[in-house]
Amino acid sequence: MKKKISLKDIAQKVGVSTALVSYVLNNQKLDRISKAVAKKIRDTARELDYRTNQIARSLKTSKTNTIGLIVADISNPFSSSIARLIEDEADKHGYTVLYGSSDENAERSNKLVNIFVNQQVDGLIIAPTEHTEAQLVYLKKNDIPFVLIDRNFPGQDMNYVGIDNYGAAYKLTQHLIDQQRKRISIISFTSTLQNLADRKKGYLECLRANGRTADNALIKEVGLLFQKEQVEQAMQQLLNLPEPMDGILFTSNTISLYALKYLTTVNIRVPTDLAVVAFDETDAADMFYAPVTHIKQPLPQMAGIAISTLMKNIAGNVAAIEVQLQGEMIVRKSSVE
Amino acid sequence: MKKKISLKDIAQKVGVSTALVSYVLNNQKLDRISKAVAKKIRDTARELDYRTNQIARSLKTSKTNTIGLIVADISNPFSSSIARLIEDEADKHGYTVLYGSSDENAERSNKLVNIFVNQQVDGLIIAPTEHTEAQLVYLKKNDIPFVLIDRNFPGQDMNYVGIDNYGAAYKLTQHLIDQQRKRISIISFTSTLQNLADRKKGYLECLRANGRTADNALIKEVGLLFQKEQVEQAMQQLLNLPEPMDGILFTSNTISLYALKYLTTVNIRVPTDLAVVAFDETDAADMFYAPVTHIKQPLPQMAGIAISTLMKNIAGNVAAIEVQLQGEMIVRKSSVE
DNA sequence: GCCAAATGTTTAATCGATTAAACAATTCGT
DNA sequence: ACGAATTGTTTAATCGATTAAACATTTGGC
Repeated sequence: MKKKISLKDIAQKVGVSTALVSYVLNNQKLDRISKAVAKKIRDTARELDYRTNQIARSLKTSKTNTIGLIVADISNPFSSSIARLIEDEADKHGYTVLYGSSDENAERSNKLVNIFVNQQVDGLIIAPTEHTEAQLVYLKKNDIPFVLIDRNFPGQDMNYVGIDNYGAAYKLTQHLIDQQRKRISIISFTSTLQNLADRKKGYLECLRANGRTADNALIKEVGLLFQKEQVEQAMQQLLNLPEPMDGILFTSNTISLYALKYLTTVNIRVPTDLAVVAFDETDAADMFYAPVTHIKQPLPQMAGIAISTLMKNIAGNVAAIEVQLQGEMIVRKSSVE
Repeated sequence: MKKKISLKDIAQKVGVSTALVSYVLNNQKLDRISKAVAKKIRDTARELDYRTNQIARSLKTSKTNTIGLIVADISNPFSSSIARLIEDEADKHGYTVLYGSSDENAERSNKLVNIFVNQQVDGLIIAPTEHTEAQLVYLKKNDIPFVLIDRNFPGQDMNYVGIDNYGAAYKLTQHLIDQQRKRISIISFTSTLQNLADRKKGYLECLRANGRTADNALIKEVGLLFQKEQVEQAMQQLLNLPEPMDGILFTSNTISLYALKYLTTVNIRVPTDLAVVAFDETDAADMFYAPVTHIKQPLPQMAGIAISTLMKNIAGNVAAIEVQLQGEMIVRKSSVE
């Protein structure tokens, strides 16, 4: 490895102290420093191709200008879209992003949190998975700034930005009802995560508000892991019912994906036989022969709020905020005859 | 911010020097240290919830256990898939990944390289964009380990792992010919990047080898930026030809996506009217009513080789390697009647 | 009992940048 | 012309962990 240039090298070459070099290169005390020396320092720095050693600076200033981002799985389009937006927002503030995928696994999430904390990130943005409350409480207790996205733990007084999942599911369900669908099914997640549970709640509440009784045979749940197999099984069971559903709500982009793929293998026409609505916008659901009516989350806004909240928290302690944005329902062919 | 626990705090509490604490917590010289003291140090560390300050350690050891990853756009499924695999591989070696999207923009790429280098990453994995040769030469000159993925600059003696683009395009074209397609079109990139150019070359060479002459009207190019508009325009022009194509090769997942979307808006049936083949595996192309025949890149293998090569380079200087893997052609409905 | 080896722990320099405080050299006001 | 203010630069401590080398104490061999 080639020797790296330090302040000391510049100082020696110019014949001044490292302090002076530091001041000049950081544009500090410029009113006190002679123009000639300043120029010489700058020229020499350029000539030697000096690069600030951020590690050393971070050690001294205890600021790394780095944030940690934990998503469920960066290869999921929801995660990578929000990650990209967060990256751009962070960049505007001079921050670089460290990232990791938790795989919906509390242990792995914990490992990532530890790595990031030891790496001295200035703050974290986390899409939390189940059973990670303790980690978050730990962060809070240690005054490490963080913002939750997509999912949260209510009543814990933590920064959060996401959408109104209850309302979104309600809207989708109502839409199916408005389209004269009689037997409306749902595939949601078995999860202790409030936000995912809210999607089912919105569905149930909407049915009730429309004077319908929920039919348990039409309500399926899958785990966050092994979704493919479970979704296929759920679809199979639903379609084999004596009286199958004529409308269905998928509560995530992955559930949609696997379910739609399954639908292409059986003889069911969307929307004629089955009207489909779902959460999240994806190219795949868009490419389905009947593009899917869905809830579009305001990701750019979410990323913006997440980062600006984090920046405020890094700058100084402020009260936690919980932001719930509204998802927009995009109506497409999959639900309209 | 709550006060962080340092080695010094533990040393004071136990009543020993920081050196001893460091040795114990790093399991060094354990044959020389009394068991009793070691235990006390470990217990105290746990009690105080000590976390190594990686920044300080990195400064001393000049190792950050961090690698920088630059992709074109993390929200593109190709990028995020490989990113995820690289993350996992890096993790196996105890490395954390910093990342950034270059947006096919040399300036932005340069900025990212600078940030990462200043951040003292131990190495870089880069999917380079056009006009970034100088940056890479700079890295090489400064002995900063890096590995190129997906795209390279041949003859520069840089580490690279990607696929045989020429061969892959050749295979796809041959497949169309084997399917009795007479007028085979291509949409490729206008780019100085060798690897993208190779895709067009494979197509041309295959036509020639089959005794056909390339028809310039059937050959379209789009820029890496503003792909959507350009792809739509290209498709429009192709379909408006007096004698349109009956087979087409899309040289990337994004070209496919936009072109397929366009196809759903016009009255062209795949594969009957038009046989489609493409590069890269995506959920979207899979969800198309005629799932798309494509080249599947061995991403896990690529990620594995990229990381293991990088690790070797970080460990010590070794000769650069250029690896070209074979993509696998997955035949689907889009090209077979 | 005495020197050497083994055992246990500390000292102190170092990584590179930051920055308050000290120091030195001019200029200025009266 | 003398002390104060201004201008220009350096000193030195610090961030927290690492580690070679030094030091101190005990054990052991003969």
